[in-house]
Amino acid sequence: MVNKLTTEEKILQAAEQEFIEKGLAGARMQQIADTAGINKALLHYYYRSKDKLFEIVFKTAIQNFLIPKLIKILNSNNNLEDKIKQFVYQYIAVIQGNMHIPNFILYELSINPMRIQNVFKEVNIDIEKFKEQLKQEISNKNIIEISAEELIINIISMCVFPFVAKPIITAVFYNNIEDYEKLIENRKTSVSNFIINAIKLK
Amino acid sequence: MVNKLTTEEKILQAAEQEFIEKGLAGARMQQIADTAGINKALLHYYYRSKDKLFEIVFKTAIQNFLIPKLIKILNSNNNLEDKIKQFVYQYIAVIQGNMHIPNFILYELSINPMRIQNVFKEVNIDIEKFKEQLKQEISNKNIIEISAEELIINIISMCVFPFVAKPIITAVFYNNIEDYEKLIENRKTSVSNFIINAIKLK
DNA sequence: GTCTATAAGGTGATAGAC
DNA sequence: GTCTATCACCTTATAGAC
Repeated sequence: MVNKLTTEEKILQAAEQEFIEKGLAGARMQQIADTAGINKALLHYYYRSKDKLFEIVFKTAIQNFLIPKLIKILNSNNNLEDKIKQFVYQYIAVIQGNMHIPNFILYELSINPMRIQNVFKEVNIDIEKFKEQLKQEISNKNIIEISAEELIINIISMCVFPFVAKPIITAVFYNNIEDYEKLIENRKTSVSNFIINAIKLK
Repeated sequence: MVNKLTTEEKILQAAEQEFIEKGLAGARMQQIADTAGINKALLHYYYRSKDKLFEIVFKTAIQNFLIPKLIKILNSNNNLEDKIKQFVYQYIAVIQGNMHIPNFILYELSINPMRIQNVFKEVNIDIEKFKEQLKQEISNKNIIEISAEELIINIISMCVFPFVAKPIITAVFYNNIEDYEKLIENRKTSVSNFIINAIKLK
């Protein structure tokens, strides 16, 4: 198979892989060059410094993982149950295809929380419509009293954490990858059932 | 105030701080020496190498955070509701006093998942009693059908994730630390209510 | 645009005096 | 046990030829 990517793109792909695997401090420019099949000097020719290269990789990662489909689902015209089901299914499915990204983002943010400012200047997260819907359901006595923020945090916690804690979960509960993968697959639906039951008013 | 710690202990404290703050790859032996108020050569005199020192810090961190009070609570003689309430409250309170440890553990395990083997060889996590209790509650039609593993994962997800994602939560929802801290404080009780409602059979 | 060679500074680790 | 001095290596980054 012929590689049709430009040098610039090859570098970016290699950098993504290296940074996500080793983190900013652990990543090596030499390794990125090797993976991209080029020479170390070219990295600097295209991206000036390790930090600049990292920032591009990081920004892309965080934008893909926090913003896109999720807000759309929350602000759609569906009923609350369907939203939760869609949100959970989509989110887990996306992370399933990029297992190591959450840890990467969360860790680099914990090392340097200021990084998040660079991302959120350009993005605005509007959950007003979802908030309205939730208020309505609460005043209709359909669900328990809960803030949109707290509900979203609970949902995302249950979606993301099992990926972040993969080595622990595997070691403590299963000792084999297959059962872990079954767990994740199962959670695409079980988590939404859990949440829907949690907010239902009895 | 006089420092009564031995040199060995001072090094360990300084190492803990540096490794948790910067990770293995980002930590610097020079910084550890400075914080401990001693000289770089002494680090090697007491702990031979950076890796040896890291392993001790890491092992201590993970043992304090996964095993101790938690299993005791799960296998106590309390009823299920009280167990969940205690577990959530205790767990969040413990992490509150060591905010950066979960991220540290989860990240270093994601970089090198083999590390977990060194810890779990020496510890056995027995949740049989809790499993029995859960089965009983299910067959009594008191709660929904759910495995102990999945319930525990959901609980821990909601306890731990808000700490791991602190910079994101603060930036997206609040933009100030005070509201974030209120959220955490509030979750000591709100999370257990959420979970108890989630497993209740209607 | 791409390469080789090399600079410039840092890093973990050790030797050896006290 | 604790220090200073230093080694050997690695890492980012740049200079300069092609």
